Amino acid sequence: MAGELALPDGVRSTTQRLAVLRAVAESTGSFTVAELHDRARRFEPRLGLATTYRTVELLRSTGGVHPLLGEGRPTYVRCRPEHHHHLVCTSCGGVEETELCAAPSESELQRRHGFRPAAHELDIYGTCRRCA
Amino acid sequence: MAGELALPDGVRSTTQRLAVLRAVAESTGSFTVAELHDRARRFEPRLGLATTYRTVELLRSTGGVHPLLGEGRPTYVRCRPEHHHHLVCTSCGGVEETELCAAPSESELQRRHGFRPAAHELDIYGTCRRCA
DNA sequence: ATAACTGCAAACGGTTTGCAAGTCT
DNA sequence: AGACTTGCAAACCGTTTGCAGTTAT
Repeated sequence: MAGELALPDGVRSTTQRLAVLRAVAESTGSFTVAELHDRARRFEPRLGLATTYRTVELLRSTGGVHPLLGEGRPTYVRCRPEHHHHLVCTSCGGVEETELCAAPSESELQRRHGFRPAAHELDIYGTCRRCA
Repeated sequence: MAGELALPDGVRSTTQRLAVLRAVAESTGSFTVAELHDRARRFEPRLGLATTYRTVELLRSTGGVHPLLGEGRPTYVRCRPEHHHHLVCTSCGGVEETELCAAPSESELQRRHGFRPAAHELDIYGTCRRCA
């Protein structure tokens, strides 16, 4: 599968970045940068917070993580390269991915609004199976 | 039409809050709190920035404004109570509303994910008519 | 060898908060 | 009158940045 969670081309592979990568890879829900930093430190205790910020930005630029619309502090979720959307549980904070999608078609957006869509973001908020 | 842009019940109607309300009402696209503050000051020059923050939070709690997924600083858009989504122009920053929506059905989410949706958020990014 | 990367700590900037004064009901 | 609201300015806190030392290539 092309495009699995990885660093952008041309950047160096360091233990710090790999630690952040592992922490993202094992994440099951949404996380803040600080939380990610804490978890990544289990792999690389000397990891600095600034480096975590810098790495998150790297991953965001390649689509490896994705910012969520948050009430409070900015949160992220791991983001697989396939097209998908997020099911955000408002009870436990967990995030599932789903490939279900039915966004308005490009032709309809063109016809109705003269708008040419490039990307879209669908987050569904509700209650997950466990919290039901 | 019930639920036009308004303050929550029980809070006092002050010139400051009305000024912020007017600034939101006349907004045509996305805005940051600081921008909103500048515009609201045209109606109430003595308006403090902290009050603008407090009022935006009030409006957010009632759905009168809606935070957008931003790269940079947090931005908001005015949000009418009817169901709708946003067409965000990545060129000029303008935001249109659209009633076009085709989110996954509740039954399909239940069946496939055991997820009970309460709300969803669809923002479409692309190029608007004028910027095309 | 050398350009990229990191940790540290300071700087930054947006947001929140405490409080005394003012205002709506 | 009394509770709510405001402006101000300080405090707060998440994020960014400069820089000297370190590391991947």
